Amino acid sequence: MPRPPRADGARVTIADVAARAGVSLSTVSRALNGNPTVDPALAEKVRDAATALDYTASPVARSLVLGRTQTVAVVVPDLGNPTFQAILRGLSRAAAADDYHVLVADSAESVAEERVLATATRRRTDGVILCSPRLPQDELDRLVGGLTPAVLINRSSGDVPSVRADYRSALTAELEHLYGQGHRRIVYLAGVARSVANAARLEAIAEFAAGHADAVVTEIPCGVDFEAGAAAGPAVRASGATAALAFNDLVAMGLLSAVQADGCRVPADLSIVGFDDIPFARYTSPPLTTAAVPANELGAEAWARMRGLLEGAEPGHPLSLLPQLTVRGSTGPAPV
Amino acid sequence: MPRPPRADGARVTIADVAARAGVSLSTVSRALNGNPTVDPALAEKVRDAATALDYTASPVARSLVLGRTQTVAVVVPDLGNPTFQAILRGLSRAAAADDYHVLVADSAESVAEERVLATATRRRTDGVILCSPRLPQDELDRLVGGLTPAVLINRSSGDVPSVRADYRSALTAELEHLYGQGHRRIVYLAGVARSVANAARLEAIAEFAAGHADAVVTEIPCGVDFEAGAAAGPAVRASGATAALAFNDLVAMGLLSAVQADGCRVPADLSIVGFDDIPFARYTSPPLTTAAVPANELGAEAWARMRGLLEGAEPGHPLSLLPQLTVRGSTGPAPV
DNA sequence: CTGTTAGCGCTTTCAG
DNA sequence: CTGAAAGCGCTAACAG
Repeated sequence: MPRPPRADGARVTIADVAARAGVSLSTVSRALNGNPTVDPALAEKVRDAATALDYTASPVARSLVLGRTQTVAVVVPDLGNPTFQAILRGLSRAAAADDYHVLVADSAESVAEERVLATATRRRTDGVILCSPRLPQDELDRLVGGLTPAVLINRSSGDVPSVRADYRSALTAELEHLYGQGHRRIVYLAGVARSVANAARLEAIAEFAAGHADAVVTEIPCGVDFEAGAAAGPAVRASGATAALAFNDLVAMGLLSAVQADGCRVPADLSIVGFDDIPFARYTSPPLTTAAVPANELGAEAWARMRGLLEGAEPGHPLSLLPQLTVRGSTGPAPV
Repeated sequence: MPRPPRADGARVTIADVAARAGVSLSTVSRALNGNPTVDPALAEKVRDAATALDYTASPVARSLVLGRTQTVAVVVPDLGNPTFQAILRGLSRAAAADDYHVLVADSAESVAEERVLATATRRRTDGVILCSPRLPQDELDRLVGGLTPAVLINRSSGDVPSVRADYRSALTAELEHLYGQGHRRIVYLAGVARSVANAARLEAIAEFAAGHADAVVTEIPCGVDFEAGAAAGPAVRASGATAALAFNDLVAMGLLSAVQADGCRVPADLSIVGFDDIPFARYTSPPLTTAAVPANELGAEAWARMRGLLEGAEPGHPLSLLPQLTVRGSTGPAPV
């Protein structure tokens, strides 16, 4: 079996440059890496030869010898989710600015895949960033132990650096907004029950309920997408609530669409609040009141943490970004 | 529970496995790669040792010796664009199914970045897939020459495999749909003027105009996002057209939002047509008539082409997927 | 069937 | 300041 052709074709190697410049391999390496202990004249010659030959050092060979790939892995549950897309975008651009590459992996919302991808991609990169991992806490703790360096987005584990959106405070702000508008019967369309994001929201609700005896917040099991929100329409109407708090914007939009098709006026009959502020939230009619999660910054900050680890910095404190309550047309005074 | 070996310094190497199994390095390599010329008993011993040590071969070292990284690069103009996200998702999942990894790079719509990223990522991968590159044709031709293997999405160059959405036919279908509804004055909100996607649409318009002497299609320079669409609102109203054809769904949604805010009824006063069928197109009100570009499939097909090249197959014919005209509520009969 | 021996392309001691 | 030589961790000829 003949060896497969070299992936990068008839690459010019450092030896070619050395030959053309009439120096040794080491000198080429030093010159091209800006090592100051090289005679300026020789360095010049080397650079000329490299340019003439259109030479660039093989990243793979460098990775092997340096033990550094100049690449980080990002594992997301679903590349189709607008929030993760924004995080990836912010992360990717920030990493690129530091001359780092990004390997993406989509776990398709599968916990098993998540585990496998994290360890597999870690081996070919310098670190991995887990975006909203779905793993249960104990498994996550065990996993990140073998991933060092790792950064978590929207989760935490031991002293692993993490950046997150403060779901709890943001939901509190939404609840206060509704309460201020006179709403006393509110439904919460819950996301994946055992998700961390959902737990944070439930905490906020419990706290709110404790502080507002005249308000009642009931929970309706739901999902995380349009269809789930639309399907919850009848239950929301039947509940008699004057306001609905959706797990995210997708759910809110599904609900909005379903109840309007059913003759319900928003916000006159029902106020609806989303979460995330995906790009389309402002284009529904009425535009969606929501909590704007700074996804791009979350991504950029995640990279900043990773870079820190790569440079040997201490993990540092978890960063928490507060989503901004963004009031638009889907909320209004409670009907009398 | 023993801690797994550190991902860091003290990596388990093939020598450790060889020592533990009491065989040579080559035997370990052969056994672990499923080489059938290994004594089953020995192979078993090797596998046990590997498992005990939690050993996995270093991908970087393998890449160097095999000349294959098991990774492909994908360069997109903007990770924030829903269409590219969908393409990336389809591509990433298809590649993962074949045990390949994906390195993403966001060129931020910059032609210069595009060129740099393509060559840079190519060096650390087995091939690159350029998604809707913005480079002018001659530069693209020059670039892909040094990228082999490469696959193009929505562009073509020589015999480089390419997959694309047939923008032209799809736009023709949209125009015919509007014409059939009685529209005779139509405006086209153009995207980036020198883009190939825009050129394809202009061709369709020219052809349509030639075949329908009683219809007039005028072009309004616009952009590619919400804001651009919204900003074009006044110009569209002023044009006196009864139907607007947007460069893409984002533009259509921006326009929809702007003209409605201005008291214009859609589709009674103005019909609006988008392009792409991004996930939210069906949730505007009224829902958007558009041409559904099969972005996930485009991504999956692009991977299929790349895999073919990697396996030494011939480039094959360019693949063209026809976007499906999807009629929803934003279009209706022309006002009388 | 198995071990020994060259490298893959590069960086980095270690001597001169 | 420069070159020779030793690997980084792995695979694949090439003998046994």
